[in-house]
Amino acid sequence: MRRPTLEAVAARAGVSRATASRVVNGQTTVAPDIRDAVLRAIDELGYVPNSAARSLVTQRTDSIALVVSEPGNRVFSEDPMFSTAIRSASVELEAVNKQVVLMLVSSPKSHARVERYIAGGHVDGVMLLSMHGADPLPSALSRLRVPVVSYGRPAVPVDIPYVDNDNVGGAEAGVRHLVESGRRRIATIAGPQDMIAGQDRLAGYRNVLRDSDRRSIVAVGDFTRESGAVAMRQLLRDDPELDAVFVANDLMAVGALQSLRQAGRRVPDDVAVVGFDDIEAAKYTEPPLTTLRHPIAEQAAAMVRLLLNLFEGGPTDPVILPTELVIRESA
Amino acid sequence: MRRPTLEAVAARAGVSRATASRVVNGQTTVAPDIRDAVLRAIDELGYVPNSAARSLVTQRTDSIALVVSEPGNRVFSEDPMFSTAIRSASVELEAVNKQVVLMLVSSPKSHARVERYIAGGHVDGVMLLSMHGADPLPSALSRLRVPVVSYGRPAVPVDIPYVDNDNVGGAEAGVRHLVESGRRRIATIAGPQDMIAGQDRLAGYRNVLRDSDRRSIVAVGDFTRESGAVAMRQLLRDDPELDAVFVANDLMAVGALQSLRQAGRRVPDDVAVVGFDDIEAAKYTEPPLTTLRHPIAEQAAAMVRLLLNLFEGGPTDPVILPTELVIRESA
DNA sequence: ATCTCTTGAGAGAGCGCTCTCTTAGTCACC
DNA sequence: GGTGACTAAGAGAGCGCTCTCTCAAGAGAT
Repeated sequence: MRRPTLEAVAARAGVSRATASRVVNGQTTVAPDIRDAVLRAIDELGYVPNSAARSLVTQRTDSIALVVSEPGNRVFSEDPMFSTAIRSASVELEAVNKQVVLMLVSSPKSHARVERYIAGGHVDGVMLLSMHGADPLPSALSRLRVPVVSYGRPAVPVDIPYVDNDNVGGAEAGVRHLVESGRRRIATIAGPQDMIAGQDRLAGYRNVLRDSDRRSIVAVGDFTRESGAVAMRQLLRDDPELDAVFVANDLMAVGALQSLRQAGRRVPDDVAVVGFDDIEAAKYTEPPLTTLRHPIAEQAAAMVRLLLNLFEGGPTDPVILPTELVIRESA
Repeated sequence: MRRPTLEAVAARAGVSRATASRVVNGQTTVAPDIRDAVLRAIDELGYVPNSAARSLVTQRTDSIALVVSEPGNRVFSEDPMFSTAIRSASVELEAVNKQVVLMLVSSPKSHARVERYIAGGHVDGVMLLSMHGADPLPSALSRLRVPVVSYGRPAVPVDIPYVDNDNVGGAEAGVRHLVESGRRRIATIAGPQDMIAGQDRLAGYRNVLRDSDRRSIVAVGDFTRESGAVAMRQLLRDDPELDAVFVANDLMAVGALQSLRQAGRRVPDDVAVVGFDDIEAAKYTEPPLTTLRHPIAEQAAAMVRLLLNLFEGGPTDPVILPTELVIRESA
């Protein structure tokens, strides 16, 4: 007992397969009564078009790959940024009747797998999420002549449309806030320097310090809570007198707050802390975190729009979304 | 300039399409020299099999749908449980060369979409994640005669293999820990009662209280941080004398800790708090959270195995994984 | 030397659909 | 009434692949 085919529908409705196909695809050149007969047959048989057959001839799959180059170290599971972006992209694509195929890339082996999969024509386009600098995927995919867009500016200069937030401007605003509130020794916990977000946020920090004759005090983390805690301890050793720290993401800021607490420093009295991302958890830290909000869902939605533009020939210029300083209690 | 077909490979290697196909699919009945010639042709042309054509004839897609019935209210983005399960399932499936198609269900409209998609033969099987009691999907899918497994026991009695953790036993262990440490007035913040995890964890709480002549004090949340904060405030109003609270998940526990702090209660001195899930953030709360760990990744892996068994005729009995009490500082 | 058996390779049908081409039919207009 | 324009429906090719069936060639048995 297999699934009914278009042939069966046509037979039941007493028309040709071509006409049945026209009805299924919503063409208007079918007489109303015939149309109704076909629809009735579809309903009675519970017909659903076979997608493989359809894409074989149309050369489209209506599926989009969402490739997440995850940094491996549990960031994917912990950083709500990923799920928020995935969710938003998924909802946006759903609205235009496209399906999301999620691919997580971790090992070089899965790299090859992703490439093969995409080369195999499973998907009409690719959305790339958060790759590291050395990620070979952007160039590999653009070589395959598959439509590709990126969430975040690609690290290598490759001609892929992308959406990013204003990392530099956001970091500048955060550090400026610390300067303006009279902090003298402002350290930073930077993100991984093989990621654009890590680089740009550090650049923003440096820009402001340079203009305000303070010296920079830098520790580097990898965007995980744990690395934030470690980096904070190191900063306190390097400069026990520091009175502020700009942390490149909220997850690391949570770790930093814990280290500060353990070191007996009060926040914000002794040390002011500014994070980046404004994840939900930032409202629930002790004290609640001052941080930079950027619209993750909008960014994902803009990325989807970019991809659709790529299909339909619309504008594909890079999109940069603004950040906003959210002042809570930590600074 | 389209992608090379098997025909092209065969022509270049000077063999028939059938032989080329045999090589591509790793059949052994091909002479070594011919085999090499075909492989060379594949390499030179950059041939990748067209998946639509292949599944049209094989009736397989090697894709599995991961359907997440999300509760809508941002839980998906915030609760690391989802990402952890998704990630684990994805890795496990990758190992057996299957692809994950992620489908988020929120509106009733997307319900229909998911059903159509699955009925359309896009996937070979379905994994269901976290559905509410009223979720019509389990029965709808099992009616489609598509292999389905569930992450978490389905709320309706439907014959679907599933993997769950021992919610009742875990809750009992958590509450027993509070009883044994001498707490007298033990409240609970329960999860949504249309979810099995919510029901079972509340049942575990009640089981232990019943056996220890304490009365139960219940507030209900929806597994979000915010709802945990609200529920905690309500509990403090209902019974200002309470000295412990068992919270049905860590996210709500984080909210509860904040409310306790705002109400001037010390944890664990005045009020002991036990959570459930042992998410990464539980280590970083103030104070660190005592909670019940259950192996989310293993649960997802077990679900994948169950699905593969469904394909290959292996055992498909429900799997229940144990929980473990992790004692930190909050209780 | 003939026959059977095995092995390796080709021929070709067909998976379910779309879409172009063709044809039949209707209507309008001179 | 004949011609042309247009509409609605059918015929059939073909998307790229797998897989059964068939066949040729060589090995081994009689």
